[in-house]
Amino acid sequence: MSSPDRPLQNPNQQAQVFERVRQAHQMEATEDYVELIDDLIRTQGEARLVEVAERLGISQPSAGKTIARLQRDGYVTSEPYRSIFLTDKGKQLADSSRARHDIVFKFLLAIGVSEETAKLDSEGLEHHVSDETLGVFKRIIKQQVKK
Amino acid sequence: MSSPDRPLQNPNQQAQVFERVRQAHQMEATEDYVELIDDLIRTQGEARLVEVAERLGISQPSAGKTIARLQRDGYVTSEPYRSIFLTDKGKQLADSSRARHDIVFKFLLAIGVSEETAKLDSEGLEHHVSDETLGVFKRIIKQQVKK
DNA sequence: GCCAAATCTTAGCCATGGCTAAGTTTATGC
DNA sequence: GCATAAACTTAGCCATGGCTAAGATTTGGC
Repeated sequence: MSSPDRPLQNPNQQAQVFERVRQAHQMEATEDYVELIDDLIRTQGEARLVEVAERLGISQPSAGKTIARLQRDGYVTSEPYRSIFLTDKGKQLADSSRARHDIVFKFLLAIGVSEETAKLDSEGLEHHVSDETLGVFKRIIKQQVKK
Repeated sequence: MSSPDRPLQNPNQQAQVFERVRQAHQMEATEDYVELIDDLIRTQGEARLVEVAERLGISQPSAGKTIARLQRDGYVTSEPYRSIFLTDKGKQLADSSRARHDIVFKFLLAIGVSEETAKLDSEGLEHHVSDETLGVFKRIIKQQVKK
């Protein structure tokens, strides 16, 4: 019933793999927030905390706490009771996150995943795709378009 | 310079996407641990805390704390100063995680990602791939083998 | 222009998952 | 079989990211 054995790799190598995943996790919330804030600014003219919280499906105080961290780390600016703005650093991250997200989403569609599932999965996957893999995704999207 | 606008989706829908990612995150550590513990038992006969910690690249107390949580939640058993065992529930999760991990890894290889990158990326991606997408991955692996 | 509603902040709680330092138990080597 | 080394636990720290309850500010309607 069990799968075939796989030999254990070098402990240090394996540790580096997990270390990389932990670092990706640290950036996840940041990327999700700036991407969402950017979307809101584009389509609604401004990003209000109430809207960020609603779209993330969390409470306003939770969203506010993370926004404070983003401000501390230089991704956004905002004054009390005002809307949220992206810094240059935040805008850059939003742009690259969005691009990455779009590629993953389109790739999933290209290989035959349904639109609904592609939307769900791309949100989780986008933070863990390396540049190399992203390049392969891009190539496959292009091939698909040609057909 | 900016990407094209994408229309905002329904707030509630979007919230559900993020909710799903948060739930996946909750399972990630659990899956990584049981998968690793299973690997250690298979190849070394037992899983010692010192080895789990080393391979995850974290301190022994940190690993120990999570093992305690896994025990509380019924995935593993272990007595003080003894090695770690999987419960049936833990073994089942390890098996399905391993299978999922293998499919993601082989899929990346099949589409042309390097072995090194496939190893890195599959560790981050495995927790966020839906059953539907996994099915598509499997199909593509099979097609590749045929060629 | 004032009152109510909406928005935002503050305070304080919890779980997870990292860490170090120090103590306990088990295993090992001589 | 005893001293030392290795493995493990305990205690206590921190950051993140959830929550609720309650207070402050801003906005909007009349």
